[in-house]
Amino acid sequence: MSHYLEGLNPAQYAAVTQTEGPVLVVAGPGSGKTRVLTYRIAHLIEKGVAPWEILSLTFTNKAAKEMKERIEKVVGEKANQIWAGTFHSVFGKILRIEAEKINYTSDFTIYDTDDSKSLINSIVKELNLDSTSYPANAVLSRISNAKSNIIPPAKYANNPVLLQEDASQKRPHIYKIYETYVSRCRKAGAMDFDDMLYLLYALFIKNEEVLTKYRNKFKYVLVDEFQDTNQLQYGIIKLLTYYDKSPCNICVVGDDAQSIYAFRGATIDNILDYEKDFKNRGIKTIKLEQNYRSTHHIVQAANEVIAYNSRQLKKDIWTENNEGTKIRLIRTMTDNEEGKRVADLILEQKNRFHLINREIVILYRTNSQSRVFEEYLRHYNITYRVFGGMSFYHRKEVKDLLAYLRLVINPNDEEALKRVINYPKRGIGDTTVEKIISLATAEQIPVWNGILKVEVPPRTKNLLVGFVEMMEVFKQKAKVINAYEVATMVARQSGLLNELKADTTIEGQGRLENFNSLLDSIKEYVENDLVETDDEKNISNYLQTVSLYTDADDEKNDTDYVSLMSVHAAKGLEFKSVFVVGLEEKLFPSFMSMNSTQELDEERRLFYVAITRAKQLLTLTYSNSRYKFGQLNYNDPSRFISEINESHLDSNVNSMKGNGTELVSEAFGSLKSSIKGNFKPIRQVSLPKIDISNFVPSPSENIAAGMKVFTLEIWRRKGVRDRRRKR
DNA sequence: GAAGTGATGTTTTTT
DNA sequence: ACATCACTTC
Repeated sequence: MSHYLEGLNPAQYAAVTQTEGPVLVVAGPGSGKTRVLTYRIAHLIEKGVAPWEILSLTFTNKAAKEMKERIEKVVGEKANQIWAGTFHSVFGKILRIEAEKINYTSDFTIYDTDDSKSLINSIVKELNLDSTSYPANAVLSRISNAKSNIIPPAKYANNPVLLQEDASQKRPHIYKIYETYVSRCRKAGAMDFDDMLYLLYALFIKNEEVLTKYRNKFKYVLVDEFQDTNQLQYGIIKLLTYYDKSPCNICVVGDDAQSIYAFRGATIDNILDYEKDFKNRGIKTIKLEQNYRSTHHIVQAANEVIAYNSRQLKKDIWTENNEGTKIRLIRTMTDNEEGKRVADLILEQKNRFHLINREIVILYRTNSQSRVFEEYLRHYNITYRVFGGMSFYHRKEVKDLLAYLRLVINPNDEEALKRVINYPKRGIGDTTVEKIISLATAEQIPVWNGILKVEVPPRTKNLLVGFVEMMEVFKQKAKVINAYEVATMVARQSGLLNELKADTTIEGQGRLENFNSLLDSIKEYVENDLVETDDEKNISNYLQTVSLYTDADDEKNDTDYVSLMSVHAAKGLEFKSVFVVGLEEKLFPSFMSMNSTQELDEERRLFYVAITRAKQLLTLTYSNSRYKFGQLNYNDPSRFISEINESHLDSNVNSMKGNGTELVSEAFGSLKSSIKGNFKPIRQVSLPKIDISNFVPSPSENIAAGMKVFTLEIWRRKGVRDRRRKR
């Protein structure tokens, strides 16, 4: 039976088979963590634990899906019955079941960040506060932090420390906004991301019966990426597993060195607390220290960098892998040139090392950096995919249709109403909408009912009646037809589709395409085998699922693309070749995080995560100058580069271009003084004359002596030359 | 109420 | 650079 136990090293074996009692697995990068987690679950099932008694929590849908697939390979179909998913999706599922116990319906809406911000803006306005001193971002992050630290509005309003902090930021009324925000969400039948954790926690505290039910249900609990959990998440986990006479079968896996969400309330204290909290239950700590992923140069560089951090669990990451190639350090004059160099290098690596696009990733600190790389990858006709940033589900055209659907099932959904009542334009203006919302808020009725109750001129009244009548048809139909049918009906009859079709600009066509692919994806959802019953195919269930989607979750297996993503998004992934770009002071580390050692340590951990994604090739780039807010800035190279021992670095190889053969030491010399005069950024616009992007490398074992091989040198000699043109 | 203009903030990271 | 938002004008 135990074939899956073979080939595990002693630490991994212990982590898989120590199924009883609390376990902490400290897992370094590339130490086979996912393997351990999946085998552990497989092992439990082999031992006779029912799959539905296992709760496995991860951070991303992608990780959850991957784990399920891997477990399925070992234990088969049963894997589908495991309660495995992200904190939000699993907790959302429980909240839907228990909804009426917290005065919600199981159809509750999930507000995304845009909805939350929009609501905050409305509230700031209603409270007659100055909108410039209360930016939605800042307010939301205060509210989010409060929730993550289990501080409800009433406590917030009485907390002198928080109030003092707000006062010193010249935002003394945040407590008031917080209070209003919470009551408005509740009234709208909506939860934001934090509520999905907070409300479950509150329910468990308040309702012992419910808590007991889930304590008994989940006999084995596993948590991945534990270093990124916040107080709330740990609180819920503890409620579920730590109680009188509980078996405490909980296993958390994490790496303090990879904690990168402190800004969001995650705290590595959770790992330390966990060891303390479960000490009297016989906690076992297992360290996975052997790295199977990366070459020696990369592992060593990572160790050297992270050593600069002060507070960390003691561990010693090592590898048996070979030395590998040195880490390549590339300096460019402009951010634009950085884009070109990286694209050039990608071409080179594809050819020289026979890499496919999927094995290559470009990692950056901020999503806005993706643009230049996209530009050059497009020039070279290299297929790429940008993760995060303006994700598919955040696009206006997508959100518009979803808002209609939300309003169809939840008449209280204020944010959805605001979005659709006058889009496409039907002559219902802001004043009218404001009247409706304030009426509904004052009288404590659903916004939907406010539409017909509000006092407006007859002309407006007619328009409102027209809107309500249209929506009523949708509502009635939604009860009998599936999500896809409703969506297509709404698309046509609301005028959304016509509005998009009327726009013949390039962007307009793109929007129409997005809109259609949303419809396609709803169709896919309805036709999916896992969604069987009619009930599951309805709009309400679709919306619950889609609200927690991010575009990293749309697996496009058939295409071979180079990935572009933020370092945060790369957590848990690995690639043969990794480019970490924009390694400059004030960018990475971010200027927002340079005020304290703690913040800098987090940036360093982020850098650690970035470089440990690489299996074989690691390229670091930085640029002397870069546009920020439309202004040209000069930054020094990131301190993190200098934290890597020079013996692992290679800045002297420039096979694509003859210029800039600088040594590392030189790179840290007088950078600024080397820039003189008024340099205009140069933009390369020419396309290579031979398209080698679709070049399919032959397996290297097929290459024999005497064969004629296609090399970059040949390609270049054929006369591909860059023409330079001023911007 | 719509459309156009100018000012202002925004860019850290995500479920 | 870009988007959003407040303000003006029609």
